Amino acid sequence: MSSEQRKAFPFSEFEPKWQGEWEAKKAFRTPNPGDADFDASKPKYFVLDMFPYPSGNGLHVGHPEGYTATDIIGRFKKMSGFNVLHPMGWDAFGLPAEQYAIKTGTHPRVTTEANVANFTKQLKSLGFAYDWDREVNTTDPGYFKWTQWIFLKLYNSYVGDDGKAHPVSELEDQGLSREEIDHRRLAYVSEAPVNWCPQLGTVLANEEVVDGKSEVGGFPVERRPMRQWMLRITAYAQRLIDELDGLDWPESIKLLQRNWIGRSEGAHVTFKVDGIDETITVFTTRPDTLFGATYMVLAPEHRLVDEITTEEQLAAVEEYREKTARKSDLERTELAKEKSGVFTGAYAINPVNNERIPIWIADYVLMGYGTGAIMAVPAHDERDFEFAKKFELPIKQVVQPPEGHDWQGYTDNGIAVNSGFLDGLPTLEAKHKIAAWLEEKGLGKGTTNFKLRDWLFSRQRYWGEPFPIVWEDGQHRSIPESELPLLPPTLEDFKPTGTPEPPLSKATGWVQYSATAKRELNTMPQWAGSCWYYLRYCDARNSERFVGEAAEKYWMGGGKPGGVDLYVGGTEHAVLHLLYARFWHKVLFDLGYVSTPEPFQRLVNQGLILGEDGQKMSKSRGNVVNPDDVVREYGADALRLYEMFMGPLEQVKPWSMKGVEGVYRFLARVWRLVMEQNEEGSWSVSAALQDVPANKQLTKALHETIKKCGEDIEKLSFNTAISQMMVCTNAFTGAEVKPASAIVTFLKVLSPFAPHLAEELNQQIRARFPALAAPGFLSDETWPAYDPAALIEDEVEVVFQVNGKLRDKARVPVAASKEEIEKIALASPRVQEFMEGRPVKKVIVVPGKLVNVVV
RNA sequence: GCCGAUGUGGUGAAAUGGUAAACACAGCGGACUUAAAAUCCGCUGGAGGGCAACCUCCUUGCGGGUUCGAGUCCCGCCAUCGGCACCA
Repeated sequence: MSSEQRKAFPFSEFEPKWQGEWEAKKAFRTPNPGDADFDASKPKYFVLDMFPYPSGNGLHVGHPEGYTATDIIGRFKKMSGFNVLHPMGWDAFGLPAEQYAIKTGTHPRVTTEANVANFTKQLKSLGFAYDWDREVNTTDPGYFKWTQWIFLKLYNSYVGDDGKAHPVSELEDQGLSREEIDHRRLAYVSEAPVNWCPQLGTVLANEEVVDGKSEVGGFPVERRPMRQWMLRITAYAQRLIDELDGLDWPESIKLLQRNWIGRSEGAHVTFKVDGIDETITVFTTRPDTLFGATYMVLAPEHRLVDEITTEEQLAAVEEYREKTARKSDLERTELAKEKSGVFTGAYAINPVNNERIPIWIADYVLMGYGTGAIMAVPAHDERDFEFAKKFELPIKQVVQPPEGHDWQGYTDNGIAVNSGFLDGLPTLEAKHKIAAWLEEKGLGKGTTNFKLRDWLFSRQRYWGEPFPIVWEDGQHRSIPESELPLLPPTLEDFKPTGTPEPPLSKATGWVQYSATAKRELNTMPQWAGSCWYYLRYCDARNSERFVGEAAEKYWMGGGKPGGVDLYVGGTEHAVLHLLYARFWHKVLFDLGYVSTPEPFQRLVNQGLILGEDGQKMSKSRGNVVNPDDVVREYGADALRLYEMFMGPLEQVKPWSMKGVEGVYRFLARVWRLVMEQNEEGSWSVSAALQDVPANKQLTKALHETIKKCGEDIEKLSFNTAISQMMVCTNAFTGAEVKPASAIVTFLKVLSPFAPHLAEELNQQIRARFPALAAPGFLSDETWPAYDPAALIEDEVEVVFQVNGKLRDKARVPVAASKEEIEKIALASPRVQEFMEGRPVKKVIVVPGKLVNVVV
């Protein structure tokens, strides 16, 4: 109790109280279309946070940053007459729980449940207005049933000539063979080389490999060919670029995605191999430089290497190929500074001039991009230039750069030279002409290439969604939807097998689907569950469908490309999660299951919160701030308010406990506007609080605050909204008599930010002035309207400048005309002094603002 | 190397092309108190001048430009952070 007395206001009593009230009365339950209390006349607002992975460490202060922002928006929109969908859930599959299981034998489900319970308790202690009835958990069979169901949709779909997903049954109707169909599925099996990490005992996606090491743990990663499930995201590459246009996302994030997808326009050109009946097709973005191709390079893995290598070069080529195959990605990039390669002994014929050019292999050409073969134009490509210098290959100029540039290694546009019929043409025209020429001769054609690769979708793990697939006679097939959800087997031993064989192989009974069929042993990656969770929120308890049609139409509709009105989360998901979710959404859209082409209309990335030392928070630095401690010391409202007051939401900013104290003091000042303490230390409604109208000055402060806070919340400029509330509070603090109804209005404005304090004070005021306070929750009140008339003053201060420098100010009537103001300004002794008798050249008058006299 | 973001007091920051530094933090001074904490009131970008109320000059990473007027717009640099990195 003694520590209670040190508190400036009794937040530790009323915060849990209001959390209990909200929960008991389901204050933030959001009815769905079809529910008895659903009001279809209201517009909808779907505000979403990136749901957390419930780790064993609990919340860190970064979580409540975005969550508070969305909570303020959600509460504000609710008060502004919207049906607000503001849910929370758990992205709970994933490696940490599994690794913990390996260490301790505790089942991941047990760990996950405990962590979810802890996170829930923590989030509830912050007073977020979630509709907990819509909570989702990716590891819940009722949820992943539908993740598996969506996988089956991908498995049973292909992309047609119209660029849209269609059921593969259409291909069956067209009489395509089983094999042909398998080649077109959006979920398909591939033998491609993958990133195998021996320590983790799993294959990783390219995105999970950083600098040749695993993102988790930093273990070395090798390349090895393995049978994997892939998702054909590349079929959507163009749409994933194009359909960014209609979204309200930061341009920098759109750019990040566009670059990741990496569209580039160019041409395929086919070269004959000299002496044998083979051709090699290359992809180039600079077909205009074809005359400058002095050699050709194949990726070491290119299938034609065996065919074309001459006897004399065989040994060298074999050695080089083995060396590259052994190299990890890390080594391959590390050695990138120094080019390497081997001559195959073969020559290709340049189709434009019939020149014989040597064919090399080199690991700077990647098998996974384009055709895995390039024509090398060393004069106008940096990499080819480097390679040619190292191996003393000829360098031939075919582009004339503008004055002042060396042609050697010049890669920009210029004028074609030494290029036969292209000579004299600027690069762009030369590209068109050569493309037409190639097409006419049947030697090539214009093509578009993407950097984006198909999505490696299988993992050799236990704690993930099992694939609803079985294998029989070397062929895969889906299990019937009626068998979903397919639960993972119960395992005692979670250790990786140490071979690429997934841990599910240990569940021998589970594996055996029938006498002749075995289950797929891979599981889905963590991304799977987060690809569609926002849809499940719309109708989280539906057991008939992944989301009910009416609910999806209402919450995801609204006439914009994206369904979620606001999505807040960290930049770390700028590419992968957002790209994957967009891809799945488009497939579901094409198949008619959702009503918008995009999932997220408006995206905002919150900035990282650093430690007090300005460094990234980490256990090893000892600068981690635990939100539970802040709540205990200063209360949930202070934490919420501080996180928003620190600075712009998008910005990276350091934590400051002093700053928390600052907003805490502000909240205490608000408390004392209403409450006073007697000598025993107990609080009661202050005698200064009276049922009187606010004077003109307070009314103005209040209405300015209503206006600015409303506008700032829409802009997510919470820091400036809070400073305006501070200004308003300071004005009220200075008043002898506190007008009760004005304070109630102020509390409504404060309530989205500091909901506990606002509700408590409203209740206290209601006890004294029943007619003035809100009868129920402030969150059920309407956001106050401001009176523009209250903002207008009779007089405004006008600044007088001479030659742009501030020289004097005066208060003038608002209604004063330009001429009147100018007259007052010119009459000012200070203005005259600085005019020094020089003649007036020009006078600029901005009514209500300033006068600038130019002499 | 390429792409993007950021750069304003001692600190976090604020400013539709129109009074730079609102609002806070820290600091200093005062009131209350036996005292301290808490609270309340005031001062607080830099340099110079004046007994004083005040006054002058300078100041938004650096250098140019547009404009009556630039933290804000344009051009060129520098620094920090983030992303990508042989993608032909």
